[in-house]
Amino acid sequence: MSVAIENFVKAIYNNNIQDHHDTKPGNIAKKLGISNAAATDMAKKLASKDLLKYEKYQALQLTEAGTKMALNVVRKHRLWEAFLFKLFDMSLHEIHREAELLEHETSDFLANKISAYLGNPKFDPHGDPIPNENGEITTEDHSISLSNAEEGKSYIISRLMSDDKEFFDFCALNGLKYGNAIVVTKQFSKNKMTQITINTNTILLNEDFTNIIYVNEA
Amino acid sequence: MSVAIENFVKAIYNNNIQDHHDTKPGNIAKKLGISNAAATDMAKKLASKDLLKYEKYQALQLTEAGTKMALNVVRKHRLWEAFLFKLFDMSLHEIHREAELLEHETSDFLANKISAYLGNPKFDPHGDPIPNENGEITTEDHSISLSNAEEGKSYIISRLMSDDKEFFDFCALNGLKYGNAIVVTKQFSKNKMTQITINTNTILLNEDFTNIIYVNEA
DNA sequence: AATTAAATTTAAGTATACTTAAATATTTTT
DNA sequence: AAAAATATTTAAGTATACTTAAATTTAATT
Repeated sequence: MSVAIENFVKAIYNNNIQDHHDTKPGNIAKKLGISNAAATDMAKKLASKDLLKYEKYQALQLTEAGTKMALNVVRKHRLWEAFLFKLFDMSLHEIHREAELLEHETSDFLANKISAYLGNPKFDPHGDPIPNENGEITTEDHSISLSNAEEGKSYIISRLMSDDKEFFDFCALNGLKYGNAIVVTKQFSKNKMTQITINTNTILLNEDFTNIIYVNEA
Repeated sequence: MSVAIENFVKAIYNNNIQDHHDTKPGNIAKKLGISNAAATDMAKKLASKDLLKYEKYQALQLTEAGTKMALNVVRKHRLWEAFLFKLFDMSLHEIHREAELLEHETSDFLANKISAYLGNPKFDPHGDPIPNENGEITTEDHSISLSNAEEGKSYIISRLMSDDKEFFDFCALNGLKYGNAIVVTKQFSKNKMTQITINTNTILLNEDFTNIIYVNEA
């Protein structure tokens, strides 16, 4: 299957499973930087290959085969991120950028070698779970977004769900890192802002950030 | 530049520099598994991009820009081979197969990381020189093919120039490995066969093999 | 040197993955 | 509920990288 197809099913997977958006061609088009028309065309094509269900004007839904393909690509992406992060001195943004390319040219054979070398890790450096060889995510995720965290409680950062350089730069600058401890000192629910404390520093985060930073209770 | 273009200039480079063949579209077509017509089309296209010189019915010649592109791809290929060989338990054939895909999706940035991690090696596991960041091969190569080796002399294997699984299987089985010592016990020049001794074993090699096994005097 | 064989080139056509522009349907707003 | 805004789809067209078949040129053989 082509890079275009792999990226298409991956985008649907991420949109559906991760972002819980409603997955119409337009959303995918925006994510992939292609026209809506191209996304509709591709959706029809993939429906004919039984990778997704397509009905005019309705949301796209991956079939079992489509989900499996998406998870296979996601697995390779996250394994590369974990591998590059461990071996080289690369930032979260850099590992994402490289993984985005390598994921499509990685055989299952090589992916398994990388996984074994790393001791079959369950999470990548963003805290995202790494599917196993069969495309299964066995780790249960009880983490919640910072926007839903409770005032006064302590948490451990479990996921940084983004691919934006500026966000990662901000995180690096402020010690927002997978595994680090924070305290939610105030929830400004009306303004959708969250105040947290990390290493004696107090930071006020807006909705854009609290929606993509996930945490577990400490 | 596309994968097709990168593979095209790489094929010319290997044919020209390594195999010393006369590089007409047909040779390249055979290497790449495409039709002669496709190779002619591509040659014209790359000429318009100043990557090579094309004149009807004449041999193709890479320009400086074309050579640089080829060496950049070759660098990434050989770095991946060295890297995968060192880190994972993979055969010469397997590292070649994976490098063939990864080479096109590897940024210069990542190539430099891999190179630095390995201590900027000068050779890959086949004994092929790894071009530096500027596309230069600075190591002088005085090695000769086994077909030109002298009877009675001792040699060290310096290059195994192939991408054929069967050849590598044969090499692995018989201890023919980069860096290993051999003795040329007999040259059957009429039949273009060479007899060598390696680890007390005596092997008779035909022309196909003696042309792609390179050695240095011990 | 003429004939034959082989390689190269041209021409016409295909699949993939896009594009823009126009038509149509859906959603949102009033 | 109608109008306006937004999204989706259809239609037509493009670039890339191929294909096969026929024409042409070069190289090899006799």
